Amino acid sequence: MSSNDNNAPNHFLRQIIDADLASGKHTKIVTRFPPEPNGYLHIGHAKSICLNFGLAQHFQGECNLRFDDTNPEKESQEFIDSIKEDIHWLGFNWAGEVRYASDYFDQLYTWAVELIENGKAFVCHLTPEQMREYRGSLTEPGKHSPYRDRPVAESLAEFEKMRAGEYKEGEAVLRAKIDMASPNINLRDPIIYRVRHVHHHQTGDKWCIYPTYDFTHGQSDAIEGITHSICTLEFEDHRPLYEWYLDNISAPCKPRQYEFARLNLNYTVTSKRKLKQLVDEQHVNGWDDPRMPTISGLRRRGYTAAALRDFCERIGVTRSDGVVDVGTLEFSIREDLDAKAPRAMCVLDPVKVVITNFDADKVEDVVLSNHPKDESMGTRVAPLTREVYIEREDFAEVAPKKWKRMAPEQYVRLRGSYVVRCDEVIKDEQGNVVELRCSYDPASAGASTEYKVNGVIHWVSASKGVQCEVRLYDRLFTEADPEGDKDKSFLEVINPESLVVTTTAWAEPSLTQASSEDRFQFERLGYFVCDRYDHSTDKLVFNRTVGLRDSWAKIQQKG
RNA sequence: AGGGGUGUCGCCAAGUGGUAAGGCAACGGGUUUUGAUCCCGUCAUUCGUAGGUUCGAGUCCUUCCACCCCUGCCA
Repeated sequence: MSSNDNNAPNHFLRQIIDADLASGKHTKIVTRFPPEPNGYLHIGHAKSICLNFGLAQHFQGECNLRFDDTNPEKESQEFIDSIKEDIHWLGFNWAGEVRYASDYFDQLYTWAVELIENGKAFVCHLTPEQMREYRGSLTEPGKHSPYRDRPVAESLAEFEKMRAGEYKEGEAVLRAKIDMASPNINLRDPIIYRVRHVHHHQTGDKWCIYPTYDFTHGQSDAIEGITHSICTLEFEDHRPLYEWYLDNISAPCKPRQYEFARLNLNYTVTSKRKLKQLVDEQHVNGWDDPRMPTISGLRRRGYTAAALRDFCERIGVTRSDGVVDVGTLEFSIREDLDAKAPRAMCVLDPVKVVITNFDADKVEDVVLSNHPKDESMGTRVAPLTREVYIEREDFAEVAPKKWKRMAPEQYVRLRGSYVVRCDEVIKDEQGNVVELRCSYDPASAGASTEYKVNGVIHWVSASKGVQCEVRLYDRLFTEADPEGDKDKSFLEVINPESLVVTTTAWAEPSLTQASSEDRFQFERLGYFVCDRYDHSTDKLVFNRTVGLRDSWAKIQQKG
């Protein structure tokens, strides 16, 4: 799967596991990927998936998929299904059945009772506002809840009442008795269970109290025998609590938590809240909109799983925050597609070319190789006819310096075919070029010429080609850091041209054979994929994954 | 003096006391019937800062600075 696994850098987690295996602390490692099913997976999750599943693969261990489903009102089956699909699509398989933290609710309840019985937890009736006041601040210690020293039997009874549904939400919580003066706020008598009168997507109406993340995660890891529990940096302050719970209940084993820096990508947002907002407010067309950094969005955009895995390997795993340039992601997909995508020709903004010395009813089969370096990808036929379309921007009435395309009286080669010369430019009343009249050199096919040929341009037969829809995607935001301006919402820097659709593009006829999710390089333009849902033989729909590197654009910029 | 982290090229990132890997980007040049790909070359006398230890410091000690995370009955 990750074929270049051996080239992967030996980051700190690999070193830790190496040492744990060498010392005999573990004989086999078990990791887990623990998403909450409250949204779609994004590129940041891909990093975590590649890390957790990749580590398991590398060390011949196992990786579980466990849904962290302790907050049912925000979660749903739709998200569970999409997450499972995305992980498989990325190329990974979890060990055994899918797990749910909710599978462990009975055990968690028992452990909560155990804590109460040992005088280490109590039921508290402070209101949320009071709770905040009692918690203190970053610089001041908190103070004890008046319920903190109630008798064990009383807390036991109250906890049972919570479970039985005798309290409304907010009226009672179970709290651990740790240290209200701790500089680590997570240790100031944290909440273990809260009342939630909501239906749970897995457990139905069995429970009306739900454990918090902190009381669930470490214990779930222990139940599953996770050896290395890997999470992101913001959970570092939770590690003492993770360990406190494991130390104060009868846990079957004691997993260790390790943190790494989450992925940040410029020109994109990866907060679930913001992605949800983009979807809910319809700034994009759903979670899998090709402009979304979700795994399903990237997939629909035309990214391959291999490219995503390669990207995750390239960026490394460390504990320092950083922002990765999207250019790195684009490099990964270009590299993969350059090798794998068959070439084809498509004209996005057509202008008609009439080859005046080419017979009107003649159709010449031009054989083109599907890949310039990989003969195994075979050849295809593109019909050449008297009238063809070329890209409007491949013609200039007045050729700028270094111009390598069509211009009056200049020679240019039609890719894979003849050299043509532009003899006449026909315009409408507004001065727009509507037709170019050219003549071709019958001796120029597959041969060099004695005269100077400007360059090579792509073309599509006007009579044999097919009209198609092309969706030109660009980055969703115009700012490298969409969240960087405190006075400006990220919504204000959405790129108005992040999606430009054309329905008047012309594709070479071989493209009618293409199926959903087939990828191509449209020569001289970029990489395109047949839309996963909207493409059909009757209506070709291509999404631009990424453009080709464009050195001409750079030359132009420099003037 | 609240606690916890992090600082190595424009961006990622190796480096684990012996004299700064690699990738992306950028910039030159070559090949090319894709201004693509590919190939060649250039790109940190210096590792946030200031001191100190040492024959020798990005690596050890101290100072200061910058940035990130933490006051949900979210995860």
